[in-house]
Amino acid sequence: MVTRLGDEAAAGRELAHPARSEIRLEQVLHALADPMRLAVVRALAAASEQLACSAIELPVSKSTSTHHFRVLRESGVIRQDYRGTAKMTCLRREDLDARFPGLLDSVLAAAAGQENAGR
Amino acid sequence: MVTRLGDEAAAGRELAHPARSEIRLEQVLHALADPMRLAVVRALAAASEQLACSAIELPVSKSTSTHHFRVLRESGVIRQDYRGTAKMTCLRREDLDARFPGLLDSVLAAAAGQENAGR
DNA sequence: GCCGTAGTACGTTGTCTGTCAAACTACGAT
DNA sequence: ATCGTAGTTTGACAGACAACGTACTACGGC
Repeated sequence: MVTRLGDEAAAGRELAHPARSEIRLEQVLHALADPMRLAVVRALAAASEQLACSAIELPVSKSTSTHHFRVLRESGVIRQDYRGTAKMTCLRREDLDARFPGLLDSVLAAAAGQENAGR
Repeated sequence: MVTRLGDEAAAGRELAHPARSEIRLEQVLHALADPMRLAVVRALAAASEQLACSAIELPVSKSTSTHHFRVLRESGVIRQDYRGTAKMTCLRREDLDARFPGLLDSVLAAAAGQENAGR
């Protein structure tokens, strides 16, 4: 059957992101509460660059990865856009810092501290 | 049938709390991600005193309240102990600040900001 | 001793979440 | 045009979660 394209593609498949003022604290906390997603956020924070999805090794299947990236995007934690065949991902640092000052940094520090200090 | 008591009561029913070093970031974030529990934490932070469970009005049944308080306690966010017929509850500020510096404050500030600023 | 109040435990129900496999779409290179 | 690579979509499934009602336990006062 036909390509079923044309919905909103045309210029290259835009992805929906919440506006800065639409970001909800509960959703951000929920997004960060999953170990897999927290690992993604830590990797993005460490890189401070745009990364392809595939650049972040997750021990799960592709479809599960897609799911986690979607949760992060819809909660406003990351931004994604297509760049050719790859999908580039970056943290929405500015937006998060503006809306919830200090939150992201303290979570990242906490994650790092917890891992190093161990028990 | 018999009282079935005596397990660990005797001195007045102690409750299990995780040690400071046992507190896990993911569990804390998960505990705070629920609107009901976040409201409890905000109330406790505002009071900066011990409160009885019943002093925090939640629009849910008693058993659901018990559930939320247990999640908060088992994740290390609050401390509870019996005082006669009431169960007193307080935030574990020191422990949280020591383990995850700045986290609690930024979450509380974010919650307050989100509520005031609205959309 | 008996009752009321405060909270717990248990069993249930409906929803959400994390995971996967398999089939599919889109883009770039050959 | 064909192929491989990157990621999506769908459907399924098990486990977790929030909420409830009811029955229960514990403590303090009458």
